[in-house]
Amino acid sequence: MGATQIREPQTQGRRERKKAATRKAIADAALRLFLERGYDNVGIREIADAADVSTATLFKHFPSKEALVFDMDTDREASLLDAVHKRPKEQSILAALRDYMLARANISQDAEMAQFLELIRSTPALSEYAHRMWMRHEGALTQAITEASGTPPEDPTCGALAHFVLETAALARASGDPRTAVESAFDLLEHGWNATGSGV
Amino acid sequence: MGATQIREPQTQGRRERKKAATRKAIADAALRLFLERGYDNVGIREIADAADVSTATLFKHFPSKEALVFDMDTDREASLLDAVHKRPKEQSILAALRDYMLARANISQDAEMAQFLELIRSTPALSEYAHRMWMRHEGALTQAITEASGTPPEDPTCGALAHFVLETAALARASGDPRTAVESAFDLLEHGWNATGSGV
DNA sequence: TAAAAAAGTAGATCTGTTGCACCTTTAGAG
DNA sequence: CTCTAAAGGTGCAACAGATCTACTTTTTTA
Repeated sequence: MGATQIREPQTQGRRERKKAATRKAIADAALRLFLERGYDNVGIREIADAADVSTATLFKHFPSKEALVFDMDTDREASLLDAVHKRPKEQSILAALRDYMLARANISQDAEMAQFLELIRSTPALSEYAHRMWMRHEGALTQAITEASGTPPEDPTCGALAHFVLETAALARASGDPRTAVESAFDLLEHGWNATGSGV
Repeated sequence: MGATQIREPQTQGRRERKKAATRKAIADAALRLFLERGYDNVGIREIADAADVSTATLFKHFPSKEALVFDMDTDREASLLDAVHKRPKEQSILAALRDYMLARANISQDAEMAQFLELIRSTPALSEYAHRMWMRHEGALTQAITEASGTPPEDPTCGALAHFVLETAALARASGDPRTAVESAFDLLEHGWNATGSGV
């Protein structure tokens, strides 16, 4: 660990490293304070102070207070589309999406993750923001389903299906038993209400 | 008309009439200004001034700026539930709800109504608020469907169906052709994706 | 007719967010 | 290696929606 060290090929310049550090300092301070005292009881100015930056800087890194909480997971969209495109040959689109949504509903294992999810669940502003972000993938999923199923692009059915599939996340969140909620929703989407026995 | 007039049985006291008048003055001023200059270009203080009240009074009548626009239609929920409960004997629940949603998608006829809807459509804050209000009926619709279909209350399928049915409003709004969008969505809910021909 | 309850007011204040003018650090061209 | 332009950051004022406080007026009702 001497003084001089061979400069390995750096992933980024000093500038970008510092920028990332600032960003992380802000997000970390925000999350810590939110978990300690609750989202609504922490002000922007406090977070900026705790991270030792100005509020102007804070808002250059994050577009809103809600965004402070969602600093990760840049490519959920890619994994969602992969679920459709890279599914096993014999698996149907809906079966693949069902598996994907079920897997999503299961990540509450980790203790840290659990309190993070609880923060979101118990803060309406954060739940709504998360849902809005999630629904942004509607267009991309519609396209993926359209292609994978060979449906003509002007048929609105794929758009409806994509919308409903993404909305199962809301059903899971609202339900006491997310797993069963997702299963029922997908059963409904696959076979239709007319197949549920109650012919009404 | 003369000076003295027999006091007919009044629907409400002077107090409540005045209160209603104030409320109407605020809502009218707000809507007029919003239509003239756009939702985001009109401030709360301006509206209060135009209605000749204080901002404190304004917020005693309406909980938020968005709420100023939605001053009518207190019982959309009742008509929604009626669509299920009072449907013709031989009509299925989903057929009744389909008709209801199709009727909803058609009210753009009136010229005044049209610019009102255009105001909402072109203002994200208002679209989201409207959608949130609309989705508040999810619980009630779930219950109505559960009862009308005789499904056991713990089965989450009815909740999923109610959610999806209400969400067809979002699909209609987003689509260039609301009628067709609603039809496709309901076809999907009735018969399932597996019945759409593409067995994928 | 007195007192309780409701509606309204002015104005300060809080909170998220933006704009402005300015300074400091870094990257890159010459 | 230096000079410059751009990017990151700052401090502060300001804005808009929303809330709070203390106070006045009006209406109801006992």
